[in-house]
Amino acid sequence: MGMVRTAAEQPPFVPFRDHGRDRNGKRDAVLRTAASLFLELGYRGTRLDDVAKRLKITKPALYNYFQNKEEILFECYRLGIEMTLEGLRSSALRHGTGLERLRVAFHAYVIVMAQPFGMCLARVDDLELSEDARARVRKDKRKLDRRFRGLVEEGIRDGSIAPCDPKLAAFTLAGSANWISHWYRPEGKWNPEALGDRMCEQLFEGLAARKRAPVTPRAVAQRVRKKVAP
Amino acid sequence: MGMVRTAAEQPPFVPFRDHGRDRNGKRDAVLRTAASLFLELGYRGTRLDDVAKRLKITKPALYNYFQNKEEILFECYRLGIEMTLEGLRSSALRHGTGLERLRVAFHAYVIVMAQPFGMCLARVDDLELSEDARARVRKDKRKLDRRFRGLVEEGIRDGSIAPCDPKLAAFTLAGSANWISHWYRPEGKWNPEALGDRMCEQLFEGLAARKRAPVTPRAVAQRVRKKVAP
Amino acid sequence: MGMVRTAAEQPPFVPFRDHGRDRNGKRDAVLRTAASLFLELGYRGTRLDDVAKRLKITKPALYNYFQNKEEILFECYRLGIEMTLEGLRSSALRHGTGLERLRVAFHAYVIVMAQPFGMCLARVDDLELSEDARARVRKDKRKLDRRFRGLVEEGIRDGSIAPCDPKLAAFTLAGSANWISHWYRPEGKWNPEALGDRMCEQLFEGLAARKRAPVTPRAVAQRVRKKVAP
Amino acid sequence: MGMVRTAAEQPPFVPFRDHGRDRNGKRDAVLRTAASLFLELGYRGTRLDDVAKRLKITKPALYNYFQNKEEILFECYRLGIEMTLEGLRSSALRHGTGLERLRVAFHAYVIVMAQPFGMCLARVDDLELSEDARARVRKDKRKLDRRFRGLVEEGIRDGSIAPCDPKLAAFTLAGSANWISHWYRPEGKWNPEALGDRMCEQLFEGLAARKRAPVTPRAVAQRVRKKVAP
DNA sequence: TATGAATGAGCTTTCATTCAT
DNA sequence: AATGAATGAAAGCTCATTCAT
Repeated sequence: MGMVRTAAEQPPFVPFRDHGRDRNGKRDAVLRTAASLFLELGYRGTRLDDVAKRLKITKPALYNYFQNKEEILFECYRLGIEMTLEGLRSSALRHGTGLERLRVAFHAYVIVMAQPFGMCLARVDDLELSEDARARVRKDKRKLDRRFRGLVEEGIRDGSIAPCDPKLAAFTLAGSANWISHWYRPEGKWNPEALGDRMCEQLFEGLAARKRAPVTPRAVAQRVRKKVAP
Repeated sequence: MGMVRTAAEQPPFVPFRDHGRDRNGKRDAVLRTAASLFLELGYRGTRLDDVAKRLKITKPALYNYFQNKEEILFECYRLGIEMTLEGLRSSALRHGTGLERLRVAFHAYVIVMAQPFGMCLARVDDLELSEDARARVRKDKRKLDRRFRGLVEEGIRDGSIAPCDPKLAAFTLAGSANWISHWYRPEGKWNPEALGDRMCEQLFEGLAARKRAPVTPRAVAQRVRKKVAP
Repeated sequence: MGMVRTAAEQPPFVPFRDHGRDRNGKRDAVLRTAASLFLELGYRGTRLDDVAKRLKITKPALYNYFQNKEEILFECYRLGIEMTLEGLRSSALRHGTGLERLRVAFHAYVIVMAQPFGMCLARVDDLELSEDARARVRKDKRKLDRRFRGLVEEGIRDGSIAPCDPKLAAFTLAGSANWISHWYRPEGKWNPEALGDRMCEQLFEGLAARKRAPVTPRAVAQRVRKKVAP
Repeated sequence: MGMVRTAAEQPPFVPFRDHGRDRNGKRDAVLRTAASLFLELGYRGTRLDDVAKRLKITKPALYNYFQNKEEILFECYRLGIEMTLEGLRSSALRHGTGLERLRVAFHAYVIVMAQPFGMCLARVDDLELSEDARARVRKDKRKLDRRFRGLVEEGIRDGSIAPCDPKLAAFTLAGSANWISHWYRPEGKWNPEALGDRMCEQLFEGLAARKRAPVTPRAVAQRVRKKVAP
């Protein structure tokens, strides 16, 4: 409570020039603008002029903050990855079944995927990166993937998840979330939190109508709390 | 039986020059080669020279079959869409609950999404198209989307699907399938049919372990057959 | 006599487009034009647009013949080096003192240095090349240098050249010839052959007035002929 | 002998910031650093950032001392020319044959050409300068050239130099000296003085072995002194 | 129908120079 | 006097597309 900022909250937009001498602030402004444009126009379709124009600066000014266009994309990826890791970390359950832990993790993932840097990660093809940078990004992506796969395996072992191919299961889940970038509009009726709730319901409780206690993250958290400190 | 070719069967590869005077055959060869390259290198990353080289012809020769690069992509999309529609059509249940019909439709969709043209549809950003062509493609994509949404609504109405937001439900399903293009390798252990089976299980029966009769398309089809013509 | 073409004869200028389908002819035309411009404007000062304009083609057309600007320079160097080697080869004496052999070699060198590709070699700084290409060019330059140094050493051994530092001696000679690119005008009163004669006189007989039989290449050749086949 | 500083002595290097309020000292530091870099990287290849970095200041600070990059080069040239003129002046013989006077002048010239500003003069193409500045530099260069040419003519007149084209003779000599900038390394075994001695021997006494009293500058100076004041 | 060659339009990147502090 | 940041003006290179044959 208080000043905790969740991944779902986005810092307010501040025009580039209003950052004054705040180099990092300006760098961030570039990244946010670029990320939006990458999503609107695609990476190749976004010219550095577009980025500059939207920031009301000139193209070469961008080179004060980044070595080249590729680095801008790379940093967008990096932020997306960091946000995801942070989301997973801060929401990770200490206890609970594999299924429960997977669900909470997925919920956190959805929230990141409904924000620009996460969207870039899911939507901008990393083929655009150089061999080298691509390798680094893919390594991180695999790490994330293994995380989900691990939770599936855990669930299978503890009997909370039905036997299945963990790789396929993880891809199927991730796909649902990654696709958000193709249709989600922040101005729309869904906020990232609610989006995560609904998608969890669908994916974890199934589409089919049934009678069962819901397994929302909140419920899970409650149940866990009881378990930990009764 | 007989000469029916399912979406899962791919016609064998025939080198460009072996098509002789078969204009359509040559056109197809271009499209298949282009689709592969778009997936390997991205649309912008694929030069017409790359396409030509792989076909063992020269770049301007491509212009005998297509107006321009965009048309090649457009046709890839079109084929993907057609395959999808054909898949939906040929597998559509005449009867059954919304849930069952949705499941069968999704199964067909997965199979298309595990093939080059379907992958292009899901993975190559339609931002690459001109305003005009994009509008047409998006119209078709929306049509597909509405199809799935309609089946969800049908399921909700008939009580087979738990109340939910049909749009979100459809996107969540589609996302899982669309993502296939990012990780599926035809040489791998999954064939499209099996892939569809497993993904249906996961998405329709849920991840959670439980005791229930499976709802494979085959079982559904059987059940339906009984219902229709007893 | 006959059809022998000495290094001093330059093939006539043929406009780029008149080469028709003669790819090599066009490539040569590019090189010759580029070499002239490099000498007029410097390498960095020469824009590809300048080269193209003088050839009455457009800039990207150059890329049909060369990978990039650097390759154009590299090829100029290469031609300069080849001409030099060819000059040395075809004028090399089989017999004679080291001094005589050195003189004939230097004469040949001067002739090349009075022509565009030779001038490029001497005047355009190889710092403009990439690490890699530079290494190759420098290797060749060192080879040439060693050739001259070797002749000096030979002369010292056979007593025809006064004891001295062969490296310094070779550089001093080469410097005189290399500097030609800074002042020589083909339209002027000197032709390369005469230039070589006069420079040989000065450098080999000394500036000081004296009474001595001249040691022109022609005289040397005569003397040698007598020696070989009397 | 007091405070006479010969061209061969270089003032010690003092870091930029240690010059305190000594504007001229700072200006000199810039010029010396720039000259070195021009020789290492070429004029175009040297960015003002490189110069600034080596001086441990920032790029715009350079503009406190020079109008622009071109002025830096221009000043390097100017210093090279001044050093040459000073060298010629301070070593000029009042008496002696043209050959002797030429030799002494050339010796002085070599010494300057073995130092950074002289090297710049010989090696950095004055094409880099604007029309205007170039005209001024070329005027000075021509003046130097005429000086040498005049000495040759004098020698021809007084019979000490064999009849020849004075322009060509001067260029041949100058070329040898100018080329020093392409191979000379101050750390190597030659110091400028010795270099001048050896090059004079070679160029004035000829390469050919012979029996004759050497004509080193020292010997010349002695001989001249006798002639002048007995 | 196919090709070699050419072109137009564009984009990233570089860098000397200037501005505000 | 010095700096961080910004800018204007290129210049090299790419590539879809067209042309002449």
